[in-house]
Amino acid sequence: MSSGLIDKSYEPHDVEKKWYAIWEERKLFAADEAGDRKPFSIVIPPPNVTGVLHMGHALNNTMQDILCRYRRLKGDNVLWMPGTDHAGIATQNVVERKLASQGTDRQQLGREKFVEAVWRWREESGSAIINQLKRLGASCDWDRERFTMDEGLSLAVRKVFVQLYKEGLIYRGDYIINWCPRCRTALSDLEVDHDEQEGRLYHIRYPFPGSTEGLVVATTRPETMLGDTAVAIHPDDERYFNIPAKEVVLPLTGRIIPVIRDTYVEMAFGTGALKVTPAHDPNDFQIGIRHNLSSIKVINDDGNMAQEAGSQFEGMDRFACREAVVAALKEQGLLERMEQHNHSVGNCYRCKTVVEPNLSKQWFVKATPLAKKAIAAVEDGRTRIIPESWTKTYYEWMYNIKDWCISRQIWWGHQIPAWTCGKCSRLMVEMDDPSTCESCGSSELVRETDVLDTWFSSALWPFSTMGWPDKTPLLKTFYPTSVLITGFDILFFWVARMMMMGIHFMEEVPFRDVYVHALVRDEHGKKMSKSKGNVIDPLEVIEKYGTDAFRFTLAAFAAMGRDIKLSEGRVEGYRHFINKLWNAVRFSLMHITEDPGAFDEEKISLADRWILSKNSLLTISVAESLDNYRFNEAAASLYRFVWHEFCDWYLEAVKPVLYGKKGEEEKAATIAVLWRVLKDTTVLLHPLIPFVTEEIWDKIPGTHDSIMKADYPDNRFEDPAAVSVMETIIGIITGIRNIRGEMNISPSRMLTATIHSDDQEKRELIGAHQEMVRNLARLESLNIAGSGERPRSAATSLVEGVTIFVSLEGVIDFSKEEERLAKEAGKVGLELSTVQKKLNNKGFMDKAPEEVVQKVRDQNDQLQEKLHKIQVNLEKIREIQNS
RNA sequence: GGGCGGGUAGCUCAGUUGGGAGAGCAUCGGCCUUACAAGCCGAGGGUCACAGGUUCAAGCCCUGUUCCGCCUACCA
Repeated sequence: MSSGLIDKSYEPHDVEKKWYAIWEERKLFAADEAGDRKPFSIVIPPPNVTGVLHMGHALNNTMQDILCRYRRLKGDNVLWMPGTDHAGIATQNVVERKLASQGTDRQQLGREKFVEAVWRWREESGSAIINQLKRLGASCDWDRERFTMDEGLSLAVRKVFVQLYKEGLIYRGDYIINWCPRCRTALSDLEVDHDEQEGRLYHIRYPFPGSTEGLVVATTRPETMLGDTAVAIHPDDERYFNIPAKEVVLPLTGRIIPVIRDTYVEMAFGTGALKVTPAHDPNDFQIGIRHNLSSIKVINDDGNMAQEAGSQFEGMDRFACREAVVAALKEQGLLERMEQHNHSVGNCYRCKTVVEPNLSKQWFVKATPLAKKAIAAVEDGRTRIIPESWTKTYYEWMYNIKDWCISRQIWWGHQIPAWTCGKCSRLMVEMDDPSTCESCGSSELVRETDVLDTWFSSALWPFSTMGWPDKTPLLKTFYPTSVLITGFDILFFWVARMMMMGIHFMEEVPFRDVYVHALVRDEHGKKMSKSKGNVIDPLEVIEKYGTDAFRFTLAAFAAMGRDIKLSEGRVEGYRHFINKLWNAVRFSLMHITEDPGAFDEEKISLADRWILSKNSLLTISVAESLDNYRFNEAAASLYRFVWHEFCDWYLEAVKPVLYGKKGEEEKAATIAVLWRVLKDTTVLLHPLIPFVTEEIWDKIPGTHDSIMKADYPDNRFEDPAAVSVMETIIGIITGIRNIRGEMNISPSRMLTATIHSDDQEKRELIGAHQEMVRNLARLESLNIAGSGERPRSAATSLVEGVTIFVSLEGVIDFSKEEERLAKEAGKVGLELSTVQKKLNNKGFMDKAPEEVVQKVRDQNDQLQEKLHKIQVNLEKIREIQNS
């Protein structure tokens, strides 16, 4: 495999498969749990076990992998903790659908059997996403893979629940919560998606007892009126100062309900009279508490009307009931009017069913005290949120945090460790299952059937995965983690809660940095969704273009704080880059046939010095970019270096040397430099494109072991003088090519050029490297002289104070050259005028810093000289044309 | 209602102490130059959304306007 004859184009499939297997087998991803090297740790945002890899995962995990691989090269002891989330509702839904297709359901199965079925399902398909992460190249420490429902994590969950309960930070009570009638469970506020929808605002008259007059209320959900227990008006509302009664008759039920006064009511909205339904509206619930109102539940947990709604409506679907109530009111002449009204409707984030606010007994986390500490941690910089703009969002949410409803009425999840005594109703929350009531000694204990919100266990992820509550070496070495890489969509769901739990239970923040990345969208900036059909499957992309091309694309577009618009075309573009790299290596390895050892600095050429300097700068800039989560910058500078510096200039410049035209000694020196640069660059590229770089590494003579074990290059080589000379040479070559291109002269036609410069040192330097100019500009001869005789018919170009004449006897088109020079003169003239405007500006001359003024002066001199020369050349061309 | 981000070349976007407007793709012209046609060489193209302000100097800082996107909120 180490032969120089490698394939003409890079074929990713086998290479990826081969290396990933080797990496895994050799345990190159393993963290050293007690090592004394500098630790670097990341916990993976655990994907749902039900999940399949989507673009969000791909981006998120590519970034993590880049950092982990980079840190390993830097010599850090890296832990990338992998795992999956049990995703309560989502997973339960998946398995229920499966059961439905088999003609059964969970009720028929019973709780125990159902949970078993979920576990079985998890065994069968739970590793799908893990394998997909491997396709992506993720270098997680797979031997440590965790699952939120496994034994250790379940113990952590229980410990946290019990402790929070005993500390009074978890409580149970009857409150209004978001209820999904389809999932039949409570949801936290975050799990409700709000959708702006067109609806109707119904104005309904509630008559005073024994009168046809009454108060007119406005509502968007008329069916809830059946559960009204009051009408509220603002105490300052003059319209209602002199109402004839303190009560009204609730239509359709005949119930007499009080008229109350509460400042919550918005006078300007509707009629200023608000119907109050404490059992089905969170605000009304609060009003109910303030005024001691009773609550009447008229909608059952299945979304159908309850007995309390009245026999006329009982059993009806809530939306059908809405129509029925409206019809009945119309009939009785109590519907005053109906208007179009846009309002936001809450939907279940898992199944999109309209959420019903519902009164029920649930468990809650008292969030405020926990949030306080989490706010402080960011305020005093123990945790940094990057980009910083997200800190405001974080604070905003934390300051206004509401208690967190954590109980779910499903079966798949961590069952709440609470027992109620059947005799004395005593509630017990314990680490060990109790057998008798601690109060009355009865053994009639009934366990709470609810399970915990999935996010409750995810909130513990950074320490539960490391073995907490035990004091493990892993925790000691790797907690707090170095950075969390996550999408902003779970900033509240997950990040905020990990902050709260981490600080409370570990007395230390869960991560030093939180890097919040954007979303991957389609090429038009639309969110990818199955219903829109604009989803790009990362696995298909990998299949088609290779993992490395895909990863490089993601990195290249991952500018901080900005969404990534992705299309296949972009990935294709970066596949070209991978292929370019591949071919550059292929070419290089035709000449590097064995380990050449260190280069002899005395013997290396200008191009060698230049590329070594550029490579050295690259090493620094890539490190700086990655240290600051600027993935796109790292990708861009690598891309530019490989393609435009290494391939376009260096390889082209050293070809004659490599072909032996300069003698063996110089050839050996250049090969040694080429080898060094190739090795260093491959290492620099590795975090972004791990597979192809490992394959390349394997083929470079003199490399041992995996590239994952290589050291990040730190041998500096800086030669600014060489860089500057090389830039002049490049300028001259470009100038000649420019003329060739503009004049449409075929590359196959060799040209003659003359270079004039008054600077003797410059002439000597150019002279010393004239061969490079001749080769790359395709010249048959090159003359270098002071500004003496100019060639008779020539096109001219000006570069850094030197004039280039390209003799074009027989090929030149003089009118074209005149046009070209005139255009150039125009351009330079324009630049000159803006520079001169500055120099004529007294304010600028007085106040701008000396170095800036000097820079502008130099510019002015150069531009003036340039313009002058262009004009001279123009005159010459005109003379020739006229002669 | 509140908050955040964005408006820079035809497209997608970089542009981090304010000091010569950039890249990739696309377009146009020329090339099978012995690593790569998934390539090479060259060219054209921008009132940096709009209006003010600060400054010697603004794509960048401040104010306002406008358009787009997202998050968030208890006006039924």
